[in-house]
Amino acid sequence: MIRVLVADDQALVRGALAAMLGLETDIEVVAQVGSGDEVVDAARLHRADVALLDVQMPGKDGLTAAADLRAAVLGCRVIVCTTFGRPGYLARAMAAGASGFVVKDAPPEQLVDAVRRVHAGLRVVDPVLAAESLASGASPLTERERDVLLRAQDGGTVSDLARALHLSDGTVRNHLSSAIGKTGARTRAEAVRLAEEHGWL
Amino acid sequence: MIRVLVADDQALVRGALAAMLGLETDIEVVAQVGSGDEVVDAARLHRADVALLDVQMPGKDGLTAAADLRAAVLGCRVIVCTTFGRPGYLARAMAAGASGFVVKDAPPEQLVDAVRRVHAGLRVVDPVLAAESLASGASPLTERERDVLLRAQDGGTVSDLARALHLSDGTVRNHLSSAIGKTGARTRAEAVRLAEEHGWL
DNA sequence: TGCCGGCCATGACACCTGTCACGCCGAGGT
DNA sequence: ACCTCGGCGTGACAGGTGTCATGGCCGGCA
Repeated sequence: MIRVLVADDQALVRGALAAMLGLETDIEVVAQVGSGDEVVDAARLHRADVALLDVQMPGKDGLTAAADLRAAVLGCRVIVCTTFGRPGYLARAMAAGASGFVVKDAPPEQLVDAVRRVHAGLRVVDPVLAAESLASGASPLTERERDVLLRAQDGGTVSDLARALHLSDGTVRNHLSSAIGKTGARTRAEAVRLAEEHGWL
Repeated sequence: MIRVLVADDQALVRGALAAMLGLETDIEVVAQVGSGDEVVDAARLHRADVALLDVQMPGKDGLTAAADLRAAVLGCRVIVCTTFGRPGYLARAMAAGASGFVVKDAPPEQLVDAVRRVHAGLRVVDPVLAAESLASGASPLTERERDVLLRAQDGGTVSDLARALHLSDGTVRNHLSSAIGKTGARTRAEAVRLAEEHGWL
């Protein structure tokens, strides 16, 4: 029996995924959690073989939870399962030590298949996404540019961002300008959108 | 047996939901579709009693699909199931003739419960969300203001929006200004965000 | 009929933004 | 020691943006 941990913030899909996996004769869902902070404890407590982690979760991020899990619980493999096939997500998931990456658009059989393969020690990655990830490349943004874009997401003015980040207005505008240039955007809002789509935030 | 149709664009959660509902002895999933355009045909073909519709789907919107379904297939009740508990979604879903509204944060039992209740002719609505919906009220935006905000989502300049909507630059700015005022925002981007969160787009 | 509200447009004004040039500092690499 | 790169800051400038007043057009409503 493959012991699986399911982590997803939406209770409904979490339960549904668990129900679907539970239908397989060789798979047993031993734990379900709704936040990234509970992942490590639950995995250790229930001795999970495979952890299925969503990216967007309250508390700890799914990607950082993956890294923590790899460090804390040896022998527990990780599949990152996300709504958005952002190239950057894949890269960060692999860097965090994940063994698999599944998009929620994928057919259901692909997930159970991924669970089995990952449990067998293989890596499972959507080839289309892998190509995109390589094409898109790593994030060109510096840490500060990323911070500024993150803050800019909710639509405040430059002064708002400057106050929030304890920076000068001019500095913020410089970072924004450089981020706009690097993303190939023509507006701050467009830069935010593009960076988000690439998974650079 | 309650004959259920499941419509969701993400194949994985669609399959998972179907698997979960299929576990119930009195529920049978007779059809699964991944776009709003297939809903009406599938519901008629498989004589569904209850249709479970996601809001965001390719092709036809889940909410408009609900309206079409009510008009085309008598006796088929609708549950709208969405990731985001936007007040405006609830209002539009009810206006479209939906009998139930379930958020994906809700516990799994709530969904199967909703299916049974709706099939029995009852209405199922999250009370918290209903209160929010009443508090937030209907959209204060005019049709044009909504259009402009919709186009403004991808972060173009005023001139871009003007060209796309075949309007004058000044007119676009007027609509934006008025939308900013009505949403209580201080920036175009903030107005977009707020309107989105209220479900006014 | 008159009135009101939405839609479109113009023009003007103050302010915000995006860009550029320039400088200072500290960390890391050769 | 030198150079490079990222972070931080200033100042200035052109162009974009948000606001307001004003006006015309149309459809609905008392």
